Amino acid sequence: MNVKYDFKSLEPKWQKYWEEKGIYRVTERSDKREYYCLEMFPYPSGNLHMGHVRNYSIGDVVARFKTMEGYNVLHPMGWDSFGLPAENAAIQRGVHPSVWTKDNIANMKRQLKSMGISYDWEREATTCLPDYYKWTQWLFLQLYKNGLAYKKKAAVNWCPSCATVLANEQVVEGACERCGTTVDKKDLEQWFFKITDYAQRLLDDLEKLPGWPEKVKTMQKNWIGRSEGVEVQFKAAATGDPLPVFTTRHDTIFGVTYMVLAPEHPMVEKLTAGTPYEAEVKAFIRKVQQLSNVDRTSNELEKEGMFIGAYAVNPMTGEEVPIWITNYVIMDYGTGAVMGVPAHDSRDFDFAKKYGLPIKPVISPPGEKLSGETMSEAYVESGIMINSPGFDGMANEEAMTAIADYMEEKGLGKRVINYRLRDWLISRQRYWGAPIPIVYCDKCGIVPVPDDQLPVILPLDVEFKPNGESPLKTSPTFRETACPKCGERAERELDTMDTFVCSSWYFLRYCDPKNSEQAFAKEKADYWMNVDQYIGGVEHAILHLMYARFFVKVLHDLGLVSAEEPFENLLTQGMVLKDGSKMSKSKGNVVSPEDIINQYGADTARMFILFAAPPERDLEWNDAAVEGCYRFLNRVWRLVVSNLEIIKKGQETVDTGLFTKEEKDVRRAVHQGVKKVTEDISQRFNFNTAISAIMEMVNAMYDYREKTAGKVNPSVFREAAEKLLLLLAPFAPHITEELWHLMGKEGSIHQAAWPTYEAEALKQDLINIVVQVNGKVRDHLDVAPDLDGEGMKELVLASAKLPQWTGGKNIVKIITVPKKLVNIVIK
RNA sequence: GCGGGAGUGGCGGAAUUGGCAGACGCACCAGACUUAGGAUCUGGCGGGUAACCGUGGGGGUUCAAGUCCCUUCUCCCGCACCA
Repeated sequence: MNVKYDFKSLEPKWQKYWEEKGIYRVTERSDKREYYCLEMFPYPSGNLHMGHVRNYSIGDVVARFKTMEGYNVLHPMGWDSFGLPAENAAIQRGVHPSVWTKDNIANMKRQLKSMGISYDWEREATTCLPDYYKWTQWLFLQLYKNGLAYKKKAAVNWCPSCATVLANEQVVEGACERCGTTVDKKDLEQWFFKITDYAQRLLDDLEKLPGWPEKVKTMQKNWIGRSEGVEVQFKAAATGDPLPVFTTRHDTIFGVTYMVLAPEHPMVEKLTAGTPYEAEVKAFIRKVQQLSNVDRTSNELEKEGMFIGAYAVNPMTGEEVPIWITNYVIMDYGTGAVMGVPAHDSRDFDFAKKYGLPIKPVISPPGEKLSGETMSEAYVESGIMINSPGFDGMANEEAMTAIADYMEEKGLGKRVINYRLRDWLISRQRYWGAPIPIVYCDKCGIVPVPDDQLPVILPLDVEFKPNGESPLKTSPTFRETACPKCGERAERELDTMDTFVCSSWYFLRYCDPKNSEQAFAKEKADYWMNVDQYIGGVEHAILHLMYARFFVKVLHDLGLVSAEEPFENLLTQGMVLKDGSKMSKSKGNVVSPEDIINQYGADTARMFILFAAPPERDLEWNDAAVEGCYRFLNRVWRLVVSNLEIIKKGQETVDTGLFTKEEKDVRRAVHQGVKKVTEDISQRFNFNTAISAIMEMVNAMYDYREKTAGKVNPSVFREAAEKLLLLLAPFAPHITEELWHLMGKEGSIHQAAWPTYEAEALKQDLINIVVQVNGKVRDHLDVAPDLDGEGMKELVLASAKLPQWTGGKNIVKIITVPKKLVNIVIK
């Protein structure tokens, strides 16, 4: 028999078979343990790229492996299908976003299917379809009704190119995360989700996620940015107006020599109105505000400021200090006011030096004396309190508590916790998103759309013009509506939701995707959640992963789901590189998955991408190595196909009685392989070493065939071939299915049980140990596997080779490690 | 500046608990089969003639170090006036 490995015909054949038999469809069932394997759903840009191939190949191995292990595995896929690119396509090519998106989904779905991934397509979720966004809107209303969604006017990040606002998280180094355009500030009425209410829980519960990479948890911790301090009640000297400052270094309160306000601070205007400083202060504020956000937050920026002619009273000392405004204090953190302690803060030090403000040390390094005149940098370490009446001589850490206690007692300040995390701005002035289900009525004000009027359908009769205006404003049918409360003429909210809202709950919809009565049934969500394994790019470490955590906590609090965290284990995959850098059109180094699948087949593509590097690490694309994986699959093919008759002759069970040495060797390799592959997949997700173990198995089988001149033991060979195909099945699902059936097996290999190994088959008659002299390898010995240390020592001392090893020198001692080595220490 | 990760053959990578460094694959070299080979098979493949030397550099602990400790360099990623 000499059939060629024809992936071109057999891959589609089995894909069709799987689909027809529905072998990847799952339902809740009590007789099996559940496992939820999830890969981040893609934005339907039109074509799969290698990053997707990697993501979904990893997920498919996990899903198939867990299925074979006997779990009831949920493995769904869907589309994060709202977003700006669809609108840009509409402007550039005159295609409606809905058409463009639908076509892209169709194409990418076809590509995904050609990869042979084990998705339950019956559970497909598409965020831009009304049956999905109806529930996104419903969830918005749940937040609204519980005080977690609110509207406020705020200085928000505005991307002039995308013509929309952005969440803080979407601004990277002062530029739009998507298009790189410098972001402006704009005062707008916008919708926010109160994620800050959950700041502490989002922080605390990171502890409950041991299955997440430290790196991601650290990034979230930093983003939440908890800091403990004291809000100290300074007052304006002239008017008595309160000027609270937030500080984490209240131990330095006696070292305050000035106060700084953010230029936007509301007190600035009040304190300067009608004074000789007014005009100059206004000019300064204008200058600062003209700076783009990038410049304003840049480290390079020279600290600049000016005295505003007013003074503040330090509540601890009664002392009056000058009030300045500066470009290095920002309004939206703390109170927008900072106490200046140049002796112990490097920023304040620079500022004081530049403007000749006094420097007063209040913490002294042990055994040293600081003087404001001679200091060349701020002293930020710990030390002993000085110049701080009532607290002198204390360690500054001790004074932290003492001063905070004192201030609380005297009503001069109170302990507060500040977070860097801001509320999540979810309004987008764009068309292609889920409409915010709110109506504005002149009489009734802000009115939520009642549940029975959901979904608020995104209208199709809109115009796309390259002027940045939201096309939704042009819909003749959308804007005007009747107030749900009073029935009078009212207007709909024209903003749509940030797409991150849609992706914050899609994993719940997968649990119950066709439900038309609810977003999802609680029992179903509770059956599947949490996601046991979540896989995706590290670029979502903050945005998506934090929003999804927030959503699940809110839904938990509303009693809609039991889970408190969405993702039990998180795997962040590395990037796919070509010639050392990320694949991109502009660099012209893109390798198309479709081309690779056409040339080598999906199995080869999957094998390569899993073999070339461990999943978390970046992966360098290498055409020659792809060829190598293709050769390997051909080798597997020939090994099975050319021995089909023998394999079929073999018995279901092997007679473990009397094996030849060759039979023992090949069985050991096979069972060893089962052990290694099982461990590599389940304990470490090291698919690269799992595949190399399978390669070693194949090499051992070829070796066996050669050593026996083709006269192999049919039962042994059959056992080996079966285990080989079962181990390979999660990686290369098509070729293994074909060979499985050629071997005469009934049913899909993907519904077969994961292979087991026999401890007995792993045993060796003799094992090879190393003889070292002073740690250097000198010889090898074959010994019985159960030889203990004492026995090894005797063996070495009795050996005729001993003088050769030691060169006649004195033996100081002999170290033995059973099954491993003997080390003779000589002098 | 702060936080995290990584440096191993020509290349991707292995070494899981301190125990033979370089598994597996790619590339390369030689041979076999062949009209032919970009197919397949066999063998070789860190450096050095060798003793030996080799996991970014230097030091240390240990019978034994890629692995532990100290120190230093380089690269990548994230955060960055957060008071």
